[in-house]
Parts: sequence; structure tokens; C-alpha cells
Amino acid sequence: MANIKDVAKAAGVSTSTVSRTINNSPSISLATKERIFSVMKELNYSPNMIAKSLTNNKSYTVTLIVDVEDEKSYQNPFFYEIMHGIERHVYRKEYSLIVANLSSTQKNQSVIEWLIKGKRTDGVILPASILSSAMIEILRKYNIPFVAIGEPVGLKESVSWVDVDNKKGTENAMYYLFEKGYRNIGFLGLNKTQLFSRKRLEGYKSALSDEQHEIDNDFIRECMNTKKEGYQHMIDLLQRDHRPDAIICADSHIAFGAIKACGELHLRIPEDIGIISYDNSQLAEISDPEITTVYVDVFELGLQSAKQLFELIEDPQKIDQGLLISTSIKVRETA
Amino acid sequence: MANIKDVAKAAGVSTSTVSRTINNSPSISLATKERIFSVMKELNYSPNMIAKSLTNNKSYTVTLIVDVEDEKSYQNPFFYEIMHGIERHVYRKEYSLIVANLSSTQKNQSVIEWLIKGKRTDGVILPASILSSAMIEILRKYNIPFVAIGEPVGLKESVSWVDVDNKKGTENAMYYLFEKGYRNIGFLGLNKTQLFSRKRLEGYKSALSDEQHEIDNDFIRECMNTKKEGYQHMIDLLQRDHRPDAIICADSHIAFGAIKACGELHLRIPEDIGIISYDNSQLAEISDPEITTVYVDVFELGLQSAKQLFELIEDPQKIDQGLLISTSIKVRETA
DNA sequence: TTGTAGGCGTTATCAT
DNA sequence: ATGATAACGCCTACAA
Repeated sequence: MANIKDVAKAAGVSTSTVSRTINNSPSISLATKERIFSVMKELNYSPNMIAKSLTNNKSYTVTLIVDVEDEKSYQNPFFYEIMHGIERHVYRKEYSLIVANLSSTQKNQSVIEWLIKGKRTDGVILPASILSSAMIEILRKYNIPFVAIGEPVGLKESVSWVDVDNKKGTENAMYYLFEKGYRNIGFLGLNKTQLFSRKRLEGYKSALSDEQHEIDNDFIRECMNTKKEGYQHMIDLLQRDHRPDAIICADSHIAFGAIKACGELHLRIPEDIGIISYDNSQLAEISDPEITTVYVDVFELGLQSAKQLFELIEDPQKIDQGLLISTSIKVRETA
Repeated sequence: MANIKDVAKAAGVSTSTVSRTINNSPSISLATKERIFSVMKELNYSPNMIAKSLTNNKSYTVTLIVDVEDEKSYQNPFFYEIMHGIERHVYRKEYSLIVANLSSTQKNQSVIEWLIKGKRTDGVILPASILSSAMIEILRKYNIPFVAIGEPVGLKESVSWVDVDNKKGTENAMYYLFEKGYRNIGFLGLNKTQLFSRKRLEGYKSALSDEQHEIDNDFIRECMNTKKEGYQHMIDLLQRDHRPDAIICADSHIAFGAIKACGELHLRIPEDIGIISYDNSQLAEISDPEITTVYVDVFELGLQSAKQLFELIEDPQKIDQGLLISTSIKVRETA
């Protein structure tokens, strides 16, 4: 394959001139520039990124770390779309995207360290769940910019992150339900160990107090993201004297269980009971009735994380920031 | 960061000696070898892969091409796991994995060509659906080994590929149903334009003739992978005089529709009607009853594709081959 | 506006 | 068993 020397020779100029036209330096006459471009086309020349990397000390590569062991994590069903969003921005920047699993260890070090030390990556996007202080220390030590997907919690350091606005999302769901006439709304699926879940609960509570409703703690149920637990709690809730007329489910699996419970108790959806869950379109659309959800634009989430990363790469002085992606209500059949 | 020269200096040897110990050449005395290793540890040295790439003319990188526009493709729900399998093998080889979307074009060329010409990749894994002759021509022209996910169809060239053994999978599902006492089995979800679908039908037919059953063409239904169409065809099938007592669904969405139809006609599953679909565990497990499926080990699919790719990378003379991954029956509640 | 030359970090060849 | 040196393809002072 042709290299810069071949082009230079064929165009009758020096390699510097070719290099300059490639990187469109202003000080090249139009004539030579055009000649060089035509020669490049003729020889089917493309700059060798590896050589470029070596001189510029950049890899032109960005890494997305995934944590496959954590398959139950809330982000997982969205993962593919997040990656898609990241991918879009990364290739626009003419970088390429490396994907690596956290646990793909090489000789006792984390992949991240391996990639960094081998100069294979200029920046990292990684789930907040794995962003320990130790991890941050490594990243900082080698001066590698990074962005977390999800708001990190319990960290002394300030870092860049992107997350879904879970609080607002739930508030909006609540307002939507109020608007539709529902008055006694419950919250199913609290998981205190997860920030996003607590945020959703916050939104639930703040919407209630905004609307001057009292908070009935029995309407707030902690449960796992499973159909089974959703079903059990729903049955229990519906058999109370004072039963809810609408439910916000933290997850679509829970919503499936809730719908089943309603069916068994002969309650019509959405007439007797309204249900809104968080988005997993595949599940929401196959459900019968189809589930109305808080829609999360995960593609955008990925895209924004990549944008933030490049801002950091291009300006290392740039200060870290957090960004919340807003949600919308995707109306289907359950509310 | 320390480089090979620093190590050499600190160890009192030449860079060649250091290079040799890194690549464990046999002709290095144990003493120096040990000294060098300890110095490397001390200086926190790691070889710069970019420099290594430049000299060796290898990128130590492999690319997975995804076709995001083709979201409805049968492979898509599996994509994450395929990637996981690929990732595992790639990092074992101490390569890194680039992911790129087919349509991430750079200046009128495909990403693939862009990556190749920039010397960013040593091999490519890509869905058979995008493996056109033009694509192959490019890959061959630059001598880049590649492996298709899915058996390519209508290609003159012989290529390496890995696919699921759809025919055998369906045969096994049929034998399982026979064993359970089902006798009149239908096939829902044929899509003549897709090889995998035709293969599944082949398996259906071959199992029938093996067991000396006649093929009733009305038991074979062409339909889209949607709940709605699955429902309609199932209703229609069940209202015939001679109705099936079991159904193989080409997809879980179809199975959802079929289950709904059974419910409406008050047929019990699995007593009156048995159902087996192809695996999408998320859907299969959330269904009520849970769907018995043909389980496809997509992780293995990815792993094998990566293995094949590396065989090609390591031995360019290696001849192309096709590989079929076998399936198993995941018994749940519908059969 | 263009050319010359040295350097980026490694490996391979040829010596010793 | 080890060392010196050129080469990989590009970029960037510095010079002209």
C-alpha cells in the first residue's frame, strides 16, 4: 500500500508538503494541493493511522467498558442502544471505538490499565457502578479522560457523568396519571441500594407533595425486578381496604406481574387501574395490554457521554460535569 | 511513561536485549532476563502497542461490524451475547476489539474500508447479511481475513462463517414433541426470504418424514415475527376441523400471539396444545406460561467466530470453512 | 510556499 | 548472549 513517500515522489514534492496538505495547513498553494490530492486518489492512498498515532502520541481510539457479569444491572437492556449512540459520535470524530469487558484481565491488571499502558486508548466511557476510587486513581494517574454512564454515588472526587433524569421522569409520570384522573398512586419496585431507584422514588414523593397529596408508606413497595414479586405485591396492594388506582412500576418485569394480578382480580386496565413502568420497549409492546412507559432515550445517553468525553479529550482543562437526559411518556394502553 | 530505552539503560543492557526478553527469545541468559523483568516492574513499563504495531505491521485489533439499521434482523436480540463471546476470545489473544456500525461512513467509503486503509484492523467479523460480493472484493483486495456470522447465501466465493444449526434445532424440537405425545405439529413463522427460517422449515419437514408423518401444507404458515400475526394464524389454525396439537414458532413474538389465541379458545397449554419457540430468554421467561424453547448458545457462536478469525489471521493459507453451532431444548412450561 | 532531517518506540538484521 | 543500527510511516521544527 502506498505511503506518504510514494505520494510525494509521484507528485514531485517532499513528504512534508504531502503531510501538510493532508492536515490542510494553510500555507500550501492551491496548485500543489490539487496535484497531491489527485495523486493520492490515483494511488489509493490513506494515511497510516498507526504511524500517525506514534508521532502524535494519540491512539485515535476510545474505549467503552462493559461489565458483563453485572447482567442484571438496570442498564443492561439498554446497552446496545447506548453503544450505538456512542458509536455515532466517535466515528464522526474519526476515532474508533474499542469495547472491552471489565473482567478481561491481562496478567493481573484490569483491561483498562492494559489498554492505557499499551497506549491503545485516549479516553474511557464506563458504567458508574465500576467507578471505584481505585479505578479513578488509575485513570487520573495516566491522565486518561473518562465519563461515567450513570451518576456516581459516594465518591469524593468529582467526575464527568451522564445519567437519565429519573426523578423528573417519575414526576412526569405522576403528573400524567393525575391528569388522567388517577388519585391514589402507588410505587412498586423500590430498591434502596440503587441510586436510580431512589431517584425515582424521590420523583414520586415530590409529585405527591406538589399536588398536596399525602404519602402513604404502604403504597411504596420495595421489591426485586421480577414478574413474581411484582405480582405478589400487587395482589397484596389490591386487597387492602384503601387500594391504589394507579401504579408506577420501576421496571417492566414488575409491570408484567402487576398486570397479571389485576387480571386475576378482574380489575380492568386502564379503567380501574392505571400502570406506568420504565421503558423496555420489547417487553412493553409485547405485553397485553401494552404498557405505558417512561421513555428513556438511551441512544442520546450514549451520544452525550461520547460528546462529553471528547470535550475532555480536546480540552484537558475542561471541568467535570454531570448531565441529566430527560425522559418522556410513551403512551400505550395501560394508562 | 517509561519506554524500552529507559528500561535498557536502567538494566545496563541494550534495547535489543530488552526487546528480546519481552518477546521471550530463547537466547537470553536467565540472569539478565530476571534483572530486566525487575527493572520493568520498577519503572512500571509496558510496551507501547502502537510502536509495536508500526514495526510489525499489525494492528493487534479486530473489528466487529454491526448493522444497526437492520434492527429487525433475527440476530439482533442476541447481539450482546455474540459480542461477549467474541470479546472473550479476542482479549485472550491480547488483541482489542473494535465495534463499528456499517453505516458510519467516512468520506464516502465504508467504515470497513476506512479501518482497513488506516491499518486499524487485522480482521473482521460481520453479519452474513451485509456480505455482498463488493464487500468481499474489498476484504480480499487488502488481504483482510474475515468471518461471517450466519451462513451466507447465493455467494460464488467461499468464505468462513459460523451459524446456528437451525435445521437440527428444529428437528430436535420435533422429536421432543413427538416424545411428549404430540402428533399433529404445525410450523408458524416461515419467512422464505431468510435462510435461517427455511432451514428451520427443513428441519420440521425432515423430522416429519423420519417419523413417517405426512406433511400438511396448511400446517405451515408464513408470517411476520409479530405477536399480532402469530395470534391471527393461530386462531385460524385452531378453528380448522383438523387442528394441530402442537406448534413450533419461529420466534418468541409469534409464540406470544399463539399463546393468546389458545387462551381465547380455552385450550390449555401444554395439555391441549404444545408450543416451542426459538430462544429469546427475556421473552420466554416473562411469558405466562413460560415458553419452552430451542436454546441457542449465542455466546458460543461469537466465541467460535473469533476463533475462526484468528486461525485465518495466524495462517492465511487456512482454507475457509463453515461451522454450525448446535442447539438444545430449554424446557419451560409450554411443552 | 516548500524542503531537510530528526524523532516517536519497537523489532529485525547483522555483527561481535 | 548481546549490541549497534536501520526501518516502519508520519509529523514538525528549522531552514531556505
